[in-house]
Amino acid sequence: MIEFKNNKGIFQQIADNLCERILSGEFKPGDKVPSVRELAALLGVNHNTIMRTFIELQHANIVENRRGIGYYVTTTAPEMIQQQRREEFFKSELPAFIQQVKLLNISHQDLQPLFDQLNENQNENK
Amino acid sequence: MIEFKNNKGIFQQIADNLCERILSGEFKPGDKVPSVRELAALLGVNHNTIMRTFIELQHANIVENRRGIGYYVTTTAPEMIQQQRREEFFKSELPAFIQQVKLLNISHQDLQPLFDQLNENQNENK
Amino acid sequence: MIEFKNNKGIFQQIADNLCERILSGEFKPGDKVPSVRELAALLGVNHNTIMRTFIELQHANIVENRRGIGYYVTTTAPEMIQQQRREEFFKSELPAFIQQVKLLNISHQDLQPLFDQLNENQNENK
Amino acid sequence: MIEFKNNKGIFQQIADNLCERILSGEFKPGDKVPSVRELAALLGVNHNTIMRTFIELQHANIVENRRGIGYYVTTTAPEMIQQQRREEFFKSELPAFIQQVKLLNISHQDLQPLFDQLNENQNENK
DNA sequence: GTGGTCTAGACCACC
DNA sequence: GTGGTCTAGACCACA
Repeated sequence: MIEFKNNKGIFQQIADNLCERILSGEFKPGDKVPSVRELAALLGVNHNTIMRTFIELQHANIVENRRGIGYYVTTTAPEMIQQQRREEFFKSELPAFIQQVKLLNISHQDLQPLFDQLNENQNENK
Repeated sequence: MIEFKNNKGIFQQIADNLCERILSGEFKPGDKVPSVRELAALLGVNHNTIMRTFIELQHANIVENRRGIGYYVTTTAPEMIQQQRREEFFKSELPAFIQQVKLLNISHQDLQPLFDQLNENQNENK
Repeated sequence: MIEFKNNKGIFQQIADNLCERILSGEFKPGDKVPSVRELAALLGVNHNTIMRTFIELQHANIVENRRGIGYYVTTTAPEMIQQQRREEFFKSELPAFIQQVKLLNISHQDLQPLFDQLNENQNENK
Repeated sequence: MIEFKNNKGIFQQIADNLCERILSGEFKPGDKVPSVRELAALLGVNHNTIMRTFIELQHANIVENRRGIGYYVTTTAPEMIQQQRREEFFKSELPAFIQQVKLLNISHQDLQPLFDQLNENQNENK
């Protein structure tokens, strides 16, 4: 069960939850996700809200629709989710972090653990 | 007026708000801050909650107490607030950021704007 | 069992008692101290009073918290207790002693046993 | 009105209170102090307790008895009180202070303010 | 009027 | 089960 918070749209929160479950492997590429009515009843929200969720996920190439049957996880869903999160990261988290670094006058040395992680990432990609 | 959110303690949010107002210059070092019961009434919370706020701020050397008179902003308050925020940054924000960098497999180049800011900080300190 | 006196807060007396028991070795660094509600029941005080005790001890780096598990004696607890007592000494006991010396017009020679002790302390540190 | 505490005898506390009032000038040398019955009624204690107080004060040459009339403050009372307090100081306060200095491993330099006071005392006596 | 402490009891989140 | 927070209300000391 999801507990809905105030600061984000409910449809967005449901989408995030589905993405989480896809990344965790609960729904694999090719799997059918629960139907609109099913989810609406389970979460106690209007079915239009679920539709909005699926439309967003479809735009992001995370689910695809088979007319009259239901929504299915795309084969590229995990990568698409990852990519979307990267976009979110560059659009909002990174600027916020930079803002903090600026305000607190953080120095190069202070971020050593961050650089260690970056180097690890780079080695993985080799 | 402060809108109390769910994720942080009310007493903490009030403390944060007071720190903000000290940094903004609304309360200057040496100023008396509103009395415990005054704040409690104004914010519609229990006086014990305000006490908890002041105990925390006192431990952080941001306010000091004159018994029977009230709480006063310390001369070092702005620096102490800055210092506390740095601690918070290294204890919580930085690790969360590193976690994201790891999960999203962010590379060195992706963080160019961050490095630009770091270099600016360094130049200011010269 | 602690007998609560009038001049100090109960929460402070409980804190002092715990420090005593840490110094005596009853609670060693890394040990778990009794839970908030256990202590409250044992001492017949409200659990909020024990919480206040632990908040103070935590600020003094004498215990640390593991959420949902309990409070644990820090590895540095004995030194922190010693250090805190020194602070207390300089803040309150020494001024009171000086006040007495002044009122009673005590002379240099009268304090010979004190100087002997000071010299012993100095030799230990060599 | 005196509030009786638990750790000292009541007669002692009454004696301390009378000494305080003599030092403060409320009762001057040669003055008559309130009668046994009067004090007993005022303080709500047994007159034997007051008698015990006066016997102690008489032993200390702070009051003297004129048979059938009452107790009077001696001409030397202030000095005697001062002297008694010095005795108390050397018997109990100084040893306790030395004990603390030992436990906390206080150094010579730490007590600078004390030495300053001692030098002041010495100059007054010149 | 100021702060300070304590209680009783509720409700939450985490494990 | 653990800690953590908040409320309502009482009572105290100090000024």
